[in-house]
Amino acid sequence: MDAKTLCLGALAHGPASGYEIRKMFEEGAYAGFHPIGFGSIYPALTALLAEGLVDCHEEPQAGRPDKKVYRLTPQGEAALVKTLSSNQPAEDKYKSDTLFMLSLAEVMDPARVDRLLRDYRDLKVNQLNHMAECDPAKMTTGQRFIFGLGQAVYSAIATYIDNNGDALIEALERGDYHAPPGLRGTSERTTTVRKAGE
Amino acid sequence: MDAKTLCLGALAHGPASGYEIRKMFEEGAYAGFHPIGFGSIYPALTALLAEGLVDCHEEPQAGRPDKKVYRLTPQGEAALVKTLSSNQPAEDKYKSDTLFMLSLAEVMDPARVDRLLRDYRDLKVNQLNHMAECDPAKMTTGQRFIFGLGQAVYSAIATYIDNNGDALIEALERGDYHAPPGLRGTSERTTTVRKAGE
DNA sequence: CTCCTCATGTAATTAGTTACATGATTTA
DNA sequence: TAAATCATGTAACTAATTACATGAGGAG
Repeated sequence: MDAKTLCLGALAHGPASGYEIRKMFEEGAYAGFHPIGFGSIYPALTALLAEGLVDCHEEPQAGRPDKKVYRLTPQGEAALVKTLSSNQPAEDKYKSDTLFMLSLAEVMDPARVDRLLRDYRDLKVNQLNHMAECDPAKMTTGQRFIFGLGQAVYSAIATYIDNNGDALIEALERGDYHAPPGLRGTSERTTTVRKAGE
Repeated sequence: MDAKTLCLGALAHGPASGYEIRKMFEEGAYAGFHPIGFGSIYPALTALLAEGLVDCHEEPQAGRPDKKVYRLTPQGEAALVKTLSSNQPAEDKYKSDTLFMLSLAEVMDPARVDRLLRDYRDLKVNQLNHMAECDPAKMTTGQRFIFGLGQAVYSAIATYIDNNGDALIEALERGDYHAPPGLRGTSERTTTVRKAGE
């Protein structure tokens, strides 16, 4: 989904500045499931303005740049509705460095794996705590639905780590595991516990 | 995480061709949590070969290009171990067009939302069914751990939709919702049910 | 007879990220 | 006094995606 459509969608919830749109994607209604930065938002907003899909009025502010508040035009609304009604969504894309690293747990020091795992769990729990402070009554029906889905996913991850994390670390510490067959132990892995019987 | 490290990690599970590495990321051990295509893999493998982190032997094949089987060199193993041990992982990035669209459910026809929701659920259930056919005994300990985490996440999504999807569609059909305030009904939304009392 | 799998690779396009540039106010 | 928040925007760089180019064999 391109930055322009994302901005259009954000503006459907009311007029906003580029700065505010980014906050929505970072901690607000869209938190977590569609990252987008300034470098994408500002050019998108400029393009949208040139196409007449949004309008903009500047609010002068003391000591900082004018706040540019963008708002959907009727054409912008139509474009959003059309995109949502006819475009088939691309498949979800999930990128996780942590999970990739964890899948190679045997290659790392168990203490390192433990750290990675704890940090990952804490991140998800923090997200959950942050979400608990949001008031679903202030959301639209659609937002509330995906908000609940996000909570379900984060809880599932935290619970899974709580239930299975210790067993992973213990297996690693005991050296009781299948090592990846592509590694033949020729590198300087001074901290890696070897499998019993090697 | 760059394509080179991803390839190094894949090769830790044994020698493989570019084609096979892609399969691992698409349906194998790394399925779902780190998409990567040919356009990233082949150049990465070429660079890795030039750096001496992998070696390669060509297997001639009838009627198709020679299969180039890459394998980690001791330097490649060392590079992988170093990256995994010292690099701090980037935050997870999740991009979901479907979830973004669903958050604007009020802007769409309820039948369209229903379709989107069903397709999304089916995709996750299919993933789950596909995963059920994999044998965890053939995986390394790390792979098995993240495999289980993936299952937990997909189940959580499917269950959430099973439990809450119908209520969303019904609310939409009844017109019983908070519409996004940025939309003022000026576009040609012929199919959208209006909120009672408007 | 068409589509999918196998199999590699380059080139062009597109998009996203990061760094730079500026600067006042508030909070710790 | 350092860091975070508010506030915008451009330029450079990096990376990913898509299309192109080739082609046999097997399944439906």
